[in-house]
Amino acid sequence: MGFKAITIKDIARALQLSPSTVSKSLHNSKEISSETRKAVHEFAAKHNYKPNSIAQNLQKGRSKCIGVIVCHVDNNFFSQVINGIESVAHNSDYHVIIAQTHDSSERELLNIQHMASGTVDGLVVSLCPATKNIEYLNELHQNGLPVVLFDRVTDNIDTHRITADNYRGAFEATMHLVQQGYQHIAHITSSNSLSNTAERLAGYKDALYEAGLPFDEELLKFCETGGKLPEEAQQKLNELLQLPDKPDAIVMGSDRLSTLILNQLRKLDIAIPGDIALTGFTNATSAEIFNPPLSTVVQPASEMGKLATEMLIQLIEDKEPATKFEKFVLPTELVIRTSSIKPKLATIQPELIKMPG
Amino acid sequence: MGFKAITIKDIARALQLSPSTVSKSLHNSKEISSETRKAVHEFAAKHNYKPNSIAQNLQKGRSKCIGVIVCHVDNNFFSQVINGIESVAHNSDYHVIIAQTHDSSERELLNIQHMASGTVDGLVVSLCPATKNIEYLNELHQNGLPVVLFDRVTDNIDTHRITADNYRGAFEATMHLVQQGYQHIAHITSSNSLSNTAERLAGYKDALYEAGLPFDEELLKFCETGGKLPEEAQQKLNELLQLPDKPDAIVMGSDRLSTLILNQLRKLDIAIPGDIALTGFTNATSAEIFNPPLSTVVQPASEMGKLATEMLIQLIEDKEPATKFEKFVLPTELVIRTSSIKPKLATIQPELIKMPG
DNA sequence: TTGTAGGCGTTATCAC
DNA sequence: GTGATAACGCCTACAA
Repeated sequence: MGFKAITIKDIARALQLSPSTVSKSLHNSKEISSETRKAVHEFAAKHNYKPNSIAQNLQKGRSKCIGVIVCHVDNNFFSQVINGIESVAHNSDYHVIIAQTHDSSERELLNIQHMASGTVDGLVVSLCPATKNIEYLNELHQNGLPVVLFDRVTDNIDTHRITADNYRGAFEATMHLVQQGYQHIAHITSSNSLSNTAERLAGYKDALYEAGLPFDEELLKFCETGGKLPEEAQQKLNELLQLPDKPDAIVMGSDRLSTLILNQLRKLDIAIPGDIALTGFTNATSAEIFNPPLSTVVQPASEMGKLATEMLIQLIEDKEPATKFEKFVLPTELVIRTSSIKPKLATIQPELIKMPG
Repeated sequence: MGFKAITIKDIARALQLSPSTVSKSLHNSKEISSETRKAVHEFAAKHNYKPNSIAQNLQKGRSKCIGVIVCHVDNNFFSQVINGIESVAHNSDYHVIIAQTHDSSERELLNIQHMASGTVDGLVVSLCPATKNIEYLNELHQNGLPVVLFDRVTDNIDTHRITADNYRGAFEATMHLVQQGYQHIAHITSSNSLSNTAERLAGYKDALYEAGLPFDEELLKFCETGGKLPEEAQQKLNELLQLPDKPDAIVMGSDRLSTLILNQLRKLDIAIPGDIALTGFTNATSAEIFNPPLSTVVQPASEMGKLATEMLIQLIEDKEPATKFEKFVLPTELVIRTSSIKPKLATIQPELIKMPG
């Protein structure tokens, strides 16, 4: 192939001018006579001239491009975050370039290094669960590459962090179940190496504590693959169901697991919330039409993306390197639907209970 | 700010060599003595040298970057497509840069023009419904910018087109409802200016024809905003429900509308499939846990993204400009669940019917 | 084996 | 008012 766009030089040649005169004309420099300027603009418009942004970037030493690192894009939460990122970036005339890690630390490393090599002016990153050593990222950051972490963050890099209030989200979900009268509340969650998993777990534990309920290790299940392997989630659920003292409710700690477990419970013909009540931790927009409608902790995904991008652009465009970084914690929302409401009358089929609202 | 990465010049200076010697060493040119080569590699590794890709791109006249234009990323179908695009691109060492049009033709124009100005080597595009004049895209394409269209395509640009078999998908969904015994089947779909809307409509009509059922104009509803405005969909549904001869089934023609209408039917306490049967046209992975489990036409989203990207990269890397373009139509899959199954016994609550499988 | 020079497209500086 | 020059970082003839 070879897509050849028209350049300043072409215009210069055609109009018998020097490239610099053309450049200045295009930038409406008042050094240039209005006739020349007009001629240049007309010619440029006629031949649909567009400045080559690669050359501009090289010259300016920046790319007007933001890199986004996430595990997957086909996931409610992340695609909503990306939506937020894109909207803010677009308003500030930045491009968004996306790479998926597929939860592999190697791909994470590769993607970040590639992006850092001049491709982007800064990074918005949600870390892999598997990633142990993020020294390379830290080093890039220390060397001046603006980085903002979100969702899956770490304390090992001193930069802005944007997270949902995972603690509060899990706390409220658990407390809600307690208030509904559930006593034996399990927690199925993601890999315990994730920052947000730990926060959600703490919220769950503290709610139990505050309610005077014991924390039972057996009611806590980590899914290392976070739902990538459905069998893992199924097995953890089975372990819970085989306990002599089965749970009467489950607080989910991850997006993908929420739908997975709901599906599995239904396949096992376990009534929700009759046999087991459930709260999800998902941004699925269709939770309302699940069977049963799923109570869920919703993260302010789009806002997280927006804020992360605003902070990043600020870092990029600030003259002096930032030294003070902030930790933003955005409120989650507990949306209560049928799946977590205690049935008042045992004879009514749970599925037939009217939805609130 | 100012993130300064190490350059070839830095290495040259440090090692008392010329930049070209360093460059050749890094490329393992055998012109260079192995000692020098080794020294350069060591120094580069130690200081974490990465070639500046902007400079490389300028020099090579390409960007190793693919532009993707879609209306929204927070949408099952498109995020699955992007997943496919990203996987193929990554394997061929291309970046993916994404822009959303939000169904605005102006943003579409802006994004495409920006991307075409050296930022990307080629485009994967799903067009806006609103877009009337795509001459500018056609011109870019004529000038040699590789473009592959998918999902929402047009005949006005002679290039590769990747679509799902929209006709067959709608045909099968309609025929399935007919076979279940439904006689009065409505069709709620997107803007009729979309290519895939027309194809789905044709499939719906042909199935009716083949089944010997009349096509009733009143049972056909277009939602111009395609579900962006829920009120529009609600109103169209209401119009159907107020007909003297109400439909007993609805074939949905769009992703977002599928969940919207399902939700609305439930809010109106209309039993599915008891009062009205429903087939969706959605890639929602959670359709299985909807209430009721939603029968749906599923598009091979990821495959579409993969194929589009393979074709695009081929166009980009081919020496001579392509002249012969293909129209790929990938098969859809009709997944049958409760929402479209004719209840055998009128006394059984439709929600309690066992799912198949 | 190494170094020099020119160019990719743009822009900023300085000279005319 | 216009043009020449150098630079951004890299690559690659070609020269030494």
